[in-house]
Amino acid sequence: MGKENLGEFEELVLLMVAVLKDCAYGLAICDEFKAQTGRVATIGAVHATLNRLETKGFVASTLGQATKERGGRRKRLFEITASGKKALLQSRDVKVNLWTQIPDLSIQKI
Amino acid sequence: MGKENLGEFEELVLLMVAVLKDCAYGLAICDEFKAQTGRVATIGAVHATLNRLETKGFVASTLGQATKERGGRRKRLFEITASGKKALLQSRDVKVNLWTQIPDLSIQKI
DNA sequence: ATGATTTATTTTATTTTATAGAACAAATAT
DNA sequence: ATATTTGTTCTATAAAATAAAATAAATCAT
Repeated sequence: MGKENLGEFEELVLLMVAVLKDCAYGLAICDEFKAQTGRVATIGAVHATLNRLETKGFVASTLGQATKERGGRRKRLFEITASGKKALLQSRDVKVNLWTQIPDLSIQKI
Repeated sequence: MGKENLGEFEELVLLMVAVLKDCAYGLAICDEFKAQTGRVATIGAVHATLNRLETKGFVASTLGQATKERGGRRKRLFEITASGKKALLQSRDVKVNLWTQIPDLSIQKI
């Protein structure tokens, strides 16, 4: 039994998969990651993480069809599983709960 | 320049430090971690992480006084720094923002 | 049709985080 | 003294994250 909690990068990648819905594949996730977090994720890191998430059962993948655009080879499309959703919700709930215990920290200081 | 983002375990340990306020030291953090997350963190892992957080500037530590209870040797007390608070808020904001983009996932299914 | 370009995944190597457990230290209790 | 309790530090290993290069399959231009 592999552990069922998500690493920091794993959690973000999984959120990107959920946000991108039916357009979630390696490069798109990589771009979305940068757009959403401001951080740069290398494509190798994203794919390694997607593979890990798949063996953990948090995502499932299928091969899409090639598109007629230049270089548009077949994409490996990912979607979040029920188990993946559960892991995301659990991870969020623990933190939301902790945040309610430190209300002073929540106040944005300018 | 070390990177400024928090790992998963680092983030949770930092939240425990914030929750425990002036009572944040190794063993207490370890216990709080279990109470809050349900997961078991070994004391070695907690201290290793606290040291890492300190070199990153997210926590600061001071030696407390020994208490008169049995075995009550001096504790190393940790407190979150301004930079640590900023890192926590940033980490939270990115995720909160992502969650608003997947409202369907937020609906708790029974 | 063949070589260049583009989109895309896979592979390999290294560093950083995380986990586990033992060792060590300093206090009180008996 | 020595046993027990609370506490930190050290060491070794496994897992996750990062970086960069290699490979693959499609289109475009000639």
